[in-house]
Amino acid sequence: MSQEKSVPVPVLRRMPSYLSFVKTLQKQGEKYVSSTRIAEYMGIDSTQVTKDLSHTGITGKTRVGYEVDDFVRILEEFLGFSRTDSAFLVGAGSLGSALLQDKGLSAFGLCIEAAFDVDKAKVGTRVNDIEICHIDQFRAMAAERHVVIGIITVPAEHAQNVADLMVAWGIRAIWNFTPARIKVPSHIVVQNTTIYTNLAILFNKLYHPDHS
Amino acid sequence: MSQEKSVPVPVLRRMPSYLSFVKTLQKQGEKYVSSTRIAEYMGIDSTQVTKDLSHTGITGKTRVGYEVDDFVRILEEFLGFSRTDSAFLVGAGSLGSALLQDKGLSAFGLCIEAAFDVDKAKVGTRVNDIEICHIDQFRAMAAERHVVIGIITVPAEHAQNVADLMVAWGIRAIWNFTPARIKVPSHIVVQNTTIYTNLAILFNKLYHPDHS
DNA sequence: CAGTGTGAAGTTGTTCACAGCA
DNA sequence: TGCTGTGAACAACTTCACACTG
Repeated sequence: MSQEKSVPVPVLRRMPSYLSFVKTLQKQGEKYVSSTRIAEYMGIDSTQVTKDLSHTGITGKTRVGYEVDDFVRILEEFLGFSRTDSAFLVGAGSLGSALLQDKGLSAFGLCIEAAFDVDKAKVGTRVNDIEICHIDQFRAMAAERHVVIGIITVPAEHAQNVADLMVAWGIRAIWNFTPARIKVPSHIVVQNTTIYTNLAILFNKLYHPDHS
Repeated sequence: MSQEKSVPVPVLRRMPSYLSFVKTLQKQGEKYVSSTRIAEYMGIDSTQVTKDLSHTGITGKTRVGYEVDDFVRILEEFLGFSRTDSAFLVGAGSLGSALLQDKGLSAFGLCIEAAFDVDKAKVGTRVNDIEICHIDQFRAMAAERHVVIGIITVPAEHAQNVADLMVAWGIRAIWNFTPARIKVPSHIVVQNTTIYTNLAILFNKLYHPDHS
């Protein structure tokens, strides 16, 4: 059942939490984990967990569950966290700096090689040992390094310009943290991530509660 | 059609982008926007846009579209961005600091009143004019201010402790930025936001492309 | 016509029911 | 009995089709 057809996005959204949970069990020295237990932790149905896991090809022992070490290894592999991809980040503002400082990203297979900004005051400084360069250097630096992912953390109104620059150089995927939607050729992978959407969902649950 | 029943989450995810787009049109002085145009910008079906908007109760003129000013006002109201809620943030690490520095949050109706941390070195300092206090002060400060939302940006292994503290005080909603799932009473609203899930989705699109 | 608005059809994702196993 | 794994029933979301309007 190793995945051939595309994995539903809702499934991919849940998997990192499964992994996070099982990793804590691993640290506590546990050997096995059942879908029932993961489901309880997540507050969802246990069959959903097994269905989700079937996409990864992991196979569990009946009556005991999944082996914790296998689980971690297979999920990290499946989610792409075990390989390491290089990335460039454009926009070293507060969010950009936070990403540069975040130790977690490298653990999840993303290595930010360099950052770019237009602000001359920032150029030349380092954040978490990552050099901040002027945006004009982007093309030259991109050409000499093997980088597949571009991260956009500039203000929304400049997102398209930055995206165009990345596409022109030949990046394969863009992680866009602005609320603006960018237009790129169809072979480029785009992932939009905006925390404000989560704020909207939170407000909705808080102020328009459904009758359940 | 002003909304009575619960709004689907996928709809809420799209709306902030609609709003962002129409606001840029507003700045450019445009008077009307059609669902077709929004759909084109988003890369989705135009009927989906009109269906989504029907939840808000906004009404458009046939043949011309929606009035831009109305659109912005109604969507901000609907998404809860026009009112302002107070929040406390716990965990002034890199992500926490980025949120404290983010000017966008106040524009979207969230005012972070104070931040908390265990690190004595940070206590007493200010980020973006927001005071960082020791976590032991949380109860006392929470009691004297009217705060409904708690933001968790601590390492995953402490998320549950912080959540318990917030619940004990009487917070109504928790915005959890850790990959850990927290257990809280059912009347508490929880919104989980982890950027790593987006990374997993991006990797999947990049390395397990579907056949479309 | 180019647009809104909506019920019906189609698709996708979730939950149920049960077979199989140790 | 407690758990995996899967086909079938169900619910949620999206797309289609079309009535309507200036």
